[in-house]
Amino acid sequence: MFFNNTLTRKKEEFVSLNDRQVFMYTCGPTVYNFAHIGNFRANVTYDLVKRWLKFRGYTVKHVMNITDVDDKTIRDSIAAGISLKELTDKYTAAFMSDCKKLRIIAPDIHPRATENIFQMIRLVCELIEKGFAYKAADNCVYFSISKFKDYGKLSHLNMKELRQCDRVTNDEYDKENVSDFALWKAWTENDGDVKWDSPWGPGRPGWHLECSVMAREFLADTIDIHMGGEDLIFPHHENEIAQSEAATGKPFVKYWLHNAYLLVEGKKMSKSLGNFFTARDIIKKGWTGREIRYVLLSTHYRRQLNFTFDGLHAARSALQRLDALREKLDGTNIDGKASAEVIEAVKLAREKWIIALDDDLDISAALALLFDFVREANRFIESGKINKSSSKTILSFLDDVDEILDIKKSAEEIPEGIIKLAEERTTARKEKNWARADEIRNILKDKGYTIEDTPDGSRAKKL
RNA sequence: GGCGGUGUAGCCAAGUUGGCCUAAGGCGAUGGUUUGCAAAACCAUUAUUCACCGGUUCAAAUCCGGUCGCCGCCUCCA
Repeated sequence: MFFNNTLTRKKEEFVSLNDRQVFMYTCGPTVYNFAHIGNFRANVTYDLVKRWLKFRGYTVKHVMNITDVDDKTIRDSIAAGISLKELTDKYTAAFMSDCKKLRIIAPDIHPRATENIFQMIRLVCELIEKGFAYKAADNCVYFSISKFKDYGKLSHLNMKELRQCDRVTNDEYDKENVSDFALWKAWTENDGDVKWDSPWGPGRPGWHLECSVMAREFLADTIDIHMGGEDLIFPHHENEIAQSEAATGKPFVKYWLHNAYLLVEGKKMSKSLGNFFTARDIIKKGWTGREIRYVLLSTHYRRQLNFTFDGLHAARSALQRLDALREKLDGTNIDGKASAEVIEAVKLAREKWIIALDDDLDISAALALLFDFVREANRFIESGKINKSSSKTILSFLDDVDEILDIKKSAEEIPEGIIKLAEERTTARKEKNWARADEIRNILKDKGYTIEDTPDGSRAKKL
């Protein structure tokens, strides 16, 4: 299995640190609002990596932080006149519910920043003791990047050559070096009642700190995989490395994986362009979680993804083709002759599937082979080469594929009355009572269902 | 200015350590099969061409030089 490692900028074979156990940490959401589809691209990517590792026989322990204290959560809770906890609890729950809709497997542990303040203070103390951090005149504690000689190794940025842009030079902090970052931020009036006591006075932790602390606390000093969006490479992940490695003296992460950003309708997603969407916005427009999941999944994670409504339409059609094959294989009219050809085709597809995903999650190759296989299977069905047993073999392959993609149609709840009408149509058609059959079709259409006539009878499907 | 990505059919998107590429796969479109009529489904067809110009080579989407376009990061945005 190979992953493209941001740290080395190379595709490397994955070798876990502890036999079959993989420690994986992913950067979670800041819970001040509903998460947007860009956030979910990242989470779908985490999900894909995790599922593939599990499929390949690893046990994965996955930790993802919930950032429930920062400038934005504080700002918005004050604006809404509610407590920080009230605000962040609401959006944490919303995030998890959205993830579930997109069929993202929940992390094993999702620690909240505010529940690990003590450990964060302890790490800051450790960094001060070891000479990597200092308290400034503004009562904030900063990490001194000049003390950490590997600083910049992940982002490959040369700090001396960084452009001195306005927001840096206008900085009002009392830092020794403009690039030093806050480990602990002293309380100000803007923070309202959000503060914790510390050896440096009341305040709150810096954002970067929580990931270093939680990865160490819930996983280990050195972990296998750390993931996040490409925008986090610098400064967030660079700073995590600095904090963690300065404290432990050990490498923090073996494989850094980053997903690319997404565009919406070809443009960067922004509220002013009107192309800013949360997952629930899209669900409200009538798209399902699995359709969104498929769109987010179907472009390789390191490539920029253009999220469009055309893409959602394409996803819907493609998924329906997959559904249709399953339905046919499950149907009672599968009654062909046994054929070694079929078994061979499944075997080949399975091999290609593993080769594709082992290669840095090459989803394009994986989906191409899947649809090649779908066409092949359809031809087998048409030519009567599939019997009950080979049909099971195919379905079991499709199930294995779905262990990773998780795009299978969920059983839809068709109301009793609708089923009755569909059955009535079946009878009417048997009796060649076309008038009644057409009438029922129209009734169902008004109720939002379409009719599919199969050899097994008429079936109602939600429009 | 620094670092990185990218430009392939109507749309999305593989392929970029050169040669089964006379370029995967998906959507769409068109034709056919099927159907009481439909719908759905299935099958088939759909880029002599890979942003543009020039070069290297027996051979280039793939290498080299140049030009143009788009996108991201450069201190708290996945």
